[in-house]
Amino acid sequence: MEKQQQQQRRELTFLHSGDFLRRNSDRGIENSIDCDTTPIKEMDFFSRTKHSLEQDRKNESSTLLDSGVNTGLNLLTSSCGVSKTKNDDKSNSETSKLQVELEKLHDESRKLRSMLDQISRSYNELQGQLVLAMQKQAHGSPQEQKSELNRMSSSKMSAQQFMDPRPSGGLNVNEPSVSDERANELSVSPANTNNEVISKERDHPMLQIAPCRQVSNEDGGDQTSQSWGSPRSPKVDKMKNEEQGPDQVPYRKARVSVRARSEAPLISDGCQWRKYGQKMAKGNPCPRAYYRCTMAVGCPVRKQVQRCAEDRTILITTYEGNHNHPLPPAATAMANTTSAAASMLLSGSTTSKDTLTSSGFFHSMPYASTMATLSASAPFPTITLDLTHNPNPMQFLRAPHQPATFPLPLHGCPPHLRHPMYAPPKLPAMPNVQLGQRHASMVETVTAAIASDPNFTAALAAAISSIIGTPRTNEGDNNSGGTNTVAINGVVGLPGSPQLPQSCTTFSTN
DNA sequence: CGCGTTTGACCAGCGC
DNA sequence: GCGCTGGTCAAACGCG
Repeated sequence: MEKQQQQQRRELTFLHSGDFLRRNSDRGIENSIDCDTTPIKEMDFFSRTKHSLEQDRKNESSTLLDSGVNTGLNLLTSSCGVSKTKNDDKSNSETSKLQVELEKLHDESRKLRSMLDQISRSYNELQGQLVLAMQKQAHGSPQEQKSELNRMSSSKMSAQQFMDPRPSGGLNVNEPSVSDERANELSVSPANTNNEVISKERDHPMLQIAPCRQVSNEDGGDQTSQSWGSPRSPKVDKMKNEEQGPDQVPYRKARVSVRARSEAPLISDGCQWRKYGQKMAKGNPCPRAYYRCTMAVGCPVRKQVQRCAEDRTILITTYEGNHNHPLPPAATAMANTTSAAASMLLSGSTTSKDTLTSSGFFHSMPYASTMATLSASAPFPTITLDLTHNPNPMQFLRAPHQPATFPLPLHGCPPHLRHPMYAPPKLPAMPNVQLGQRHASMVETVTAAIASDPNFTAALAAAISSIIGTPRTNEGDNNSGGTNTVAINGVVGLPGSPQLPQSCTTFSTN
């Protein structure tokens, strides 16, 4: 356990240092010769591939050759009357077969390396475009900003596509009004040039973050199906999981939860909701209300609203599902932004929650404010955005151009939304915005914060990477039953995904 | 009268 | 198998 924590801290440090990209991209060129000098003992797949394969080949060859002097074998062959030369031929042919096989593996590892290199380059390009765009935005006219915003949102789309485990194109097919717009954006997106590469990468088993099945047809196409815990849904999900076959990761839904101080019984998030139930939840004197989106017939998005038991001024809103309809402007920004966070969570959700929630993982972080939590507790992984805490203001005093530390698309998300670093006087420190005040800018603020805080993204990335890098274990081994939460410094998400089966909507206050 | 809310019943999953 | 809990349904009700 302690060892695991140490390993995770190392990973975090490594990711945070920005070495991740550099090393991987360098490795593609230099064939990873410097592994001995590495201060951090991270797993170097390709390095191992090269060196170990050769080593393995030698070992195997020697083993095979040694097999020729295996006394037991010799005794047997002599006693059976089989000639030794025949046996040697056999082992020789086996050796050559193995060598051929090793050659193939070698080629494969080379291909993988080049693919990784390509991804790294694409990511770097994208990041460069982001920085440029943000700089332009900081100095540009409103119109320029707007066009930049469009451009950036298309970049973000690319990023989302990269993250989005579902087949590309699936999401908008049933949503003409939005898809057309997005298609246009994509067509002019500079980042779109990466899409082809990205989609190719996604096909690769190593790079497939979460090969979730495209279930969201039910969001757009089959609108009658229920999401999130409907009495029918478990069966449906189960059936679908069975259909996926053993290779496919079971589909899981992510939730995005928002904690905010509000006297109002409900936060208005730009969508229309209809209450369909209310229930007393265990351990909370306040009832939990259930709402579903009524902006479109059959929209599968639901939300739960409940007051915090400890502090009843805190309103907890939990979203799940994708809108299958265009969102009003007030709802789109946050929806897009948070879909990234939620999809990232989904991507990581395919692996053990134990890894995600290893205690103390993020506690080594020097920033204390808990702005967001990842909760992988069953049945759904949840990202919680806590807008009730004071953030550490130092978070926003760091250099804006810190190198990205992990090639995850969260970086690609919403820098167009007035990065705090570029417009400091206008913006509050962070989501410490009191509800009811300047809620129009809050969406932007939160969004910008998500994008701007490299520490948060690094932390989240590290969390996800640790999940992805860890084989799935039996769920509930270490954290059975409890709420497993990892504190992350920064903000993750708000509900929001017009595309992904996990979250939705924007967030503002009444 | 139409629409949204309320509320008790029902169902499924899960733990013991 | 039973009870608990979370989530949803749908009839009853209220309001404009």
